[in-house]
Amino acid sequence: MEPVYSDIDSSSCDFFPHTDDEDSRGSLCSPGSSPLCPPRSPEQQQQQKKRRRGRARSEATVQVVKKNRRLKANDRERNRMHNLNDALDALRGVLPAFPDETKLTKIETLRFAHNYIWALSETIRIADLQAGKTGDAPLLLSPGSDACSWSSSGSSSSSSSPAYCASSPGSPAAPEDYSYLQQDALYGFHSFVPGIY
DNA sequence: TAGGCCATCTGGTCCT
DNA sequence: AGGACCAGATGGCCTA
Repeated sequence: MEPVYSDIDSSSCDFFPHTDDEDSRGSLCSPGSSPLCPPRSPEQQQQQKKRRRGRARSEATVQVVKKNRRLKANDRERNRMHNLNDALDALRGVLPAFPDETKLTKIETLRFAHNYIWALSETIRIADLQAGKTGDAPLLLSPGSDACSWSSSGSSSSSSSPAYCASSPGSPAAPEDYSYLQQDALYGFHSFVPGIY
């Protein structure tokens, strides 16, 4: 989406308020109305006018500088958010995809990733336990491995867990795996990870 | 039409 | 001083 600067000066934007130098000064300092604003001679008033014009220019310049700085900051912020979204897209890319190609929202992506990492960690832990029992080398996660069997029963794990198991990040989960990728699995993570939800 | 999600703007704060 | 980061506000788009 292209940046839109046309609304910078919209009525909703009060960052660059209208500063009518003459008006504001007039309201604050009407001649004779205050000891701070004594009546002036015509010469003095002419000089004051010149000073006013000069000051008005410098204030206008300040406003322009401020506006430029704001626009630059907006641009940086836009780029920063784009980078953040790129990172989120990359994260979506390594997560198992849903069958209907529904794009995960930002919060779903983060929760799913958290969940997914937990699941992989559990898989490795259980594989190590099994390897310890049999004396075999540690069983690493592989697609279709029985290391995922804990996820469907939910009883082979010592800790409460999200009821799903996914295959390796680089490849989409098998269709049957999606049955575990229910909303409860994605959103129920808060039950065992305080503060995540 | 209400609610969710998102992009953008904005001003404040912290850091270099 | 300027940039990065953050959170609040706002408006647009989409869907149930």
